[in-house]
Amino acid sequence: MVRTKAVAKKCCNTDEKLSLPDVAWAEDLAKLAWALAHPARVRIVRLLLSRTSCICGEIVEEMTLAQSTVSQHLKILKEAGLVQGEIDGPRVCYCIHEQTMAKLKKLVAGL
Amino acid sequence: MVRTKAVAKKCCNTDEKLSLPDVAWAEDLAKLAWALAHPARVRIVRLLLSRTSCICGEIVEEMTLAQSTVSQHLKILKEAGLVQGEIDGPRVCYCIHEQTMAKLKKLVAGL
DNA sequence: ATTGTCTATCGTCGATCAACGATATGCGTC
DNA sequence: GACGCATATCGTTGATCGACGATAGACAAT
Repeated sequence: MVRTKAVAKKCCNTDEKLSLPDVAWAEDLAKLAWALAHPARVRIVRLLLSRTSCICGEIVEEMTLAQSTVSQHLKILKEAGLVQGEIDGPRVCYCIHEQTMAKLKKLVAGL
Repeated sequence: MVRTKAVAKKCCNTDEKLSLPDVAWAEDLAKLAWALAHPARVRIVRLLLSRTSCICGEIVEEMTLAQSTVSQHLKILKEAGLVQGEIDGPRVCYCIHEQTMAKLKKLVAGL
């Protein structure tokens, strides 16, 4: 539709080079984005943020998923560093790792 | 280590309820996060952002991936709405879909 | 119309995800 | 020490990803 003929216009200008250092940058962001790349995990994060403090197997009740599945998602979030688990007797309290959250926001904002 | 005994303290307070409407919210963010959940895609997005305008098969050269693989990643980014492709004669110029980028930033910032 | 170029799609393969039930582990209580 | 509860891990299954080469499709030029 928007056919442009002859002139190459502004398209595909090679005046800028991709800086290789942001390969690491890309991996950092990808890792964090990956943690949020599932609705269940986003909901867990939001749930944790909505409460002032941590939470435990209550997450399981809020979700419509099996306990083992939720635990798996929590593990992924933990590995990404977005979430922290603190053992409190027989149960485990999770909370957001503020620093990593800040990093995520910074990375996205800096896109 | 950080053993806390008797008192349940602030942990697992049930005073707040998860609002169901943010199920949709979660899916929106998850979809966008998913698009960025791969280093190659992050790099593509950053590449597109670094240039004032769109780009074409140059992306393939910047990446160390096969053309078909890059095309696949571009398709994913397009489906997420993060990227737009405009046919320019024999080639295709890609550019960031600013609106979706803004939405992503807003969603993440609003976490 | 044929050719060459650029991009998208197809088909395949190995790896990983997401989900679950079943089981193991850790901890407090009796 | 045995039991009960909360959580993590294991093992399985089906679905999807990520990568590639090969091929098809669109377009400009000859």
